[in-house]
Amino acid sequence: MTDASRTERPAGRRRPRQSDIARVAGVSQAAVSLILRGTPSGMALAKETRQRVLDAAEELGYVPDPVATRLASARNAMLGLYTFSTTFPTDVAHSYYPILAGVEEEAGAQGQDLILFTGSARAAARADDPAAVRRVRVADGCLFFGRHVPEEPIRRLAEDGFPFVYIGRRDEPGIPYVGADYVSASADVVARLAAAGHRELRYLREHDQAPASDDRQEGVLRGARAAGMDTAGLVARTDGGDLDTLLRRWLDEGVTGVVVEQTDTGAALAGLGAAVDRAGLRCPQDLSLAVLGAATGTRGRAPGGGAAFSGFDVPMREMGRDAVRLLLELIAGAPGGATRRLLPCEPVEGGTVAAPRSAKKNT
Amino acid sequence: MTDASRTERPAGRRRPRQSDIARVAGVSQAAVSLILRGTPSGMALAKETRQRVLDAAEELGYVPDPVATRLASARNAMLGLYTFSTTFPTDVAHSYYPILAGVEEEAGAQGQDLILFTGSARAAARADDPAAVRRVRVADGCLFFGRHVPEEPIRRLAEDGFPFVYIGRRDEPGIPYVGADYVSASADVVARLAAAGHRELRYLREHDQAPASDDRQEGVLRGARAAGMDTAGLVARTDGGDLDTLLRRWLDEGVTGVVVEQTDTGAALAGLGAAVDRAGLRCPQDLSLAVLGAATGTRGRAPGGGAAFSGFDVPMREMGRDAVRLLLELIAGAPGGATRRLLPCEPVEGGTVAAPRSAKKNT
DNA sequence: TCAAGGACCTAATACGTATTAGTGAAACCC
DNA sequence: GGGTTTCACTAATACGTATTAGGTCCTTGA
Repeated sequence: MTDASRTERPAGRRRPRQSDIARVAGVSQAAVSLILRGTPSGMALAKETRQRVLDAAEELGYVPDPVATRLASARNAMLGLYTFSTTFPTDVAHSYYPILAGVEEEAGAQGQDLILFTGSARAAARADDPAAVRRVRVADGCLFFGRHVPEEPIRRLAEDGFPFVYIGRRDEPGIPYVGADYVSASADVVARLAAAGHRELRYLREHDQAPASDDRQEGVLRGARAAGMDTAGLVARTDGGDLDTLLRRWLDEGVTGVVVEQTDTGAALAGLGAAVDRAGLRCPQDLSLAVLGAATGTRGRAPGGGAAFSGFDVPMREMGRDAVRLLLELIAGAPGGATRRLLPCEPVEGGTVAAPRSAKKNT
Repeated sequence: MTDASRTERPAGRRRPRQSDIARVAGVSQAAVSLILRGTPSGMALAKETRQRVLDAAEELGYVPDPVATRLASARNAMLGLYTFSTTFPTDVAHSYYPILAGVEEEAGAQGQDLILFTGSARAAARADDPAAVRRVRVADGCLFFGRHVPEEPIRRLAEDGFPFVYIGRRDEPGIPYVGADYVSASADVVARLAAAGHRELRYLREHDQAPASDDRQEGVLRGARAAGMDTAGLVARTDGGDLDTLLRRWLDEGVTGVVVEQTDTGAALAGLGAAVDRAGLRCPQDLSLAVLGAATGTRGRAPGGGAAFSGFDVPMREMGRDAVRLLLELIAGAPGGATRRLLPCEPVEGGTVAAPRSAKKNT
């Protein structure tokens, strides 16, 4: 029996399929499928038949072909991750990393595999073909991720009812996302500076345009107004010329605290930190420094000292996890909560904020 | 026309398939397939027809279903990555990371997407089901990665002719891999120690069993023999008891240099480093220390000082890239070179190896 | 005018599994 | 003993694409 069925295989060593089992066990392919899947109707079959099938499967070394399985059933237990940039950045300490870790962790816990669409993304970029984003349809749903994102192809996806979730807040209405509540967290940072006695602050943001940056700025302004500060001239951008000059001017203006945003590039913080160093200043003795959104533990020490930055942490890992959960809910067709979520940021005490040296009266 | 076909879609918002295009363009499904694939026979069709089909595909937002594609033929433009552990490790500085970066980089450059099989892997682990490795068949080929790997299911894949590549050397004959030449690199490290005047060395390896560890040991022994050293008692394992005691004994025995292997856990190096610190020793003044295989730039400073470890770097990024290249060759059916490759490791001068303090004569 | 040949396309089928509708036979009921 | 259930399966089809073997019509040449 064994030898017979073995030698029956073509020389090409085809892997056994259900129809092979069916032939050996003397039943139909459908019966094999039912029995092997252990469905109710499969369990209802005669015990004796079941055993014959199971034995045959064992003997032939049958393993279901996942491709055919996925074709026949609708789902494939795969979630897409489309990043609009390299998923594994060259810089190991890259601030995006914890998000990816969270995504993978939760996906793994839910038994979902992950498709990284870097290949498609690169091809799309090369060919300048926005339609290539459609390839994400191979997955059951997709996460989008990155500060700058082509909107048009994604609108198409939304129209088609394809489930997806952004990581990071989006302005476009109706698009599901999981982001961080930068507004509240940033306002809170300013409030803490005000509480420490600072009346003259400046905010330095990256020069690009992204919701995450806009939110921080919004929060800073809100916090400043709440503390009764003048918001005119509060905001500066990294493209506003030489940072050394800027810093000197601020000091002349009586500035005692600076708030900086921290993003994926880290340009603003790095630039300012260097300028502070060059000016021979120390934090928080000479100047208080708060950072909006450093990823937990991944970056930085303050200039002129080993203290951790004061500010807040972005809950990146949790964002990744929650995005996966939301996506799975959307795929199942039953979002359990809001489809647009903002997670709270953890305040970080740090060591770069203190009372201003000369508690001068404000103008 | 546009509106007609849009409203023509069922409420369920099915994704468009070739038969939809065929209906819109007034041709057969087969013609659609031929034209979209750009096969010779597809190109032979009338220009006018081709254009109609292409337009319809564009308008409907068609994307081929990779699962169906794979079932019908054998290509996906998707490569699997099966890691036997978390793909994104919690430890950001994890030594595997550069490999993943290399894999992603090359895959992206080749227009291939990446499937991370963590979900399946975890599910398989939970269910204790070794056959679940078969799920990797949804991809065109797969990279396997991790020190300890279930061999049986992978042998089955090999039997079935499924293309895959190990990252890391394997003992099993016939299995394609891309690894690092630890033997030569380790022998070279010992040679450099010998050239610096060391005659009495010890080698500390992890207590587990893995090809990568075996290779380093082999290289150390080879290097020691080449330098005319006694190899008896040269090798110690981390499970050989208390490292403080061990270190003291070594010093008593006149040991002037220690070689340590660095793996994913980093246990051996971390443990020894701590012991050296506790003993109040400094490298290289009191003891020369060489490390076999730190990943470039990701880890470590020597104990009692800021110097980089002497030893060699594992070309992880390049391993990842080369593994992708090899896998694509295997998928194409034409391996351009050897299917078992060892990449050279870059020697690192570092600052933890110097001439022994007391250049004592050897026994 | 008929056959040959080419241009253009279609019918049919394969890939391997899931699932539903249904079929034949036996058992049971009054 | 006619009807209804229940049992134990099977036939048929869907899933979406690839591929091969033609089929139809038109042109061309003799």
